[in-house]
Amino acid sequence: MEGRRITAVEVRRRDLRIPLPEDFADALVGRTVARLGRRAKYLVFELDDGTALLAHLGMSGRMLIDQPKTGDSGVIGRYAHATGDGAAHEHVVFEVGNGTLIRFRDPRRFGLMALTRTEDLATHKLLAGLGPEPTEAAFTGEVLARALAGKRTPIKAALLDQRVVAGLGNIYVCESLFLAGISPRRLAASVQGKRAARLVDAIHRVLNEAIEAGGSTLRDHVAPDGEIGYFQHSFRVYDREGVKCPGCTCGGVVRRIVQSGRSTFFCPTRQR
DNA sequence: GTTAATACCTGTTCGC
DNA sequence: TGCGAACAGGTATTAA
Repeated sequence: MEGRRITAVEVRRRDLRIPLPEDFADALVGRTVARLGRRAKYLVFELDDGTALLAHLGMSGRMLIDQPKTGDSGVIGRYAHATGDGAAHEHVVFEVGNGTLIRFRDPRRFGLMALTRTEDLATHKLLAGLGPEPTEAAFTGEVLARALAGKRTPIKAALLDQRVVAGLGNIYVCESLFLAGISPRRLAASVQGKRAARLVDAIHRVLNEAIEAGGSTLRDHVAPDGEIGYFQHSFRVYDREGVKCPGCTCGGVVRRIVQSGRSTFFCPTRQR
């Protein structure tokens, strides 16, 4: 993607979670992608003129890369629509040279795209205030413990708060708390010291396993083109209500409760 | 200031 | 078979 020039942009609907501006396509066409990065759950495309494109996939969003056999450009109008039944939810299509298309597909439209300046990324309202990246070495037990100190909310809710740690979703929080043996109902402020270190280790392990497996795809997100992740086959507790505490001799059974309107799966015996 | 609840959206699943 | 309700997710907004 880096080094690719954006030769065309087709906006099919602007009313994503944040409406796309009128000049969205004009701001991108002709620009070259200087750097492709990520911050929390956002993809960050830095362009050669100082423009930055932020993209969030929400829960059902995907970026599909489509490399047609023909090598010509100007292909969007000719066959970008002829790509199966998921195309109805392709809200933005980018052409990046040689006829390669990048399709932003998001059936539930929880995703978003936004334009800003590269020098303003750190202070952009979507990125400012985000907590540390859980995959980076700087994310230690001490750092997490400090972020949780004084928080009078369940640890489950605290980990979903992107200001505490950036990039964890409901599934990975459930899995991490299970591995760490920490109850999702425990007061966040009480996760300190060795307990916080154990939780950081668990988060690292869960994320690494998920990345190696190619990510997760929920049962109701499976797309007809078959490009799905496989981490869901490795869920220990998520969506496993009623099964015996996995890989454990505690004798407990996975339970489902609702916290902050979200499902939490955990073993009440193992997780304290 | 902090925490909790709600709205947004739509495909899938479940129960009647 | 067909219908409606419930559910799933992340985050901004509103309420407490």
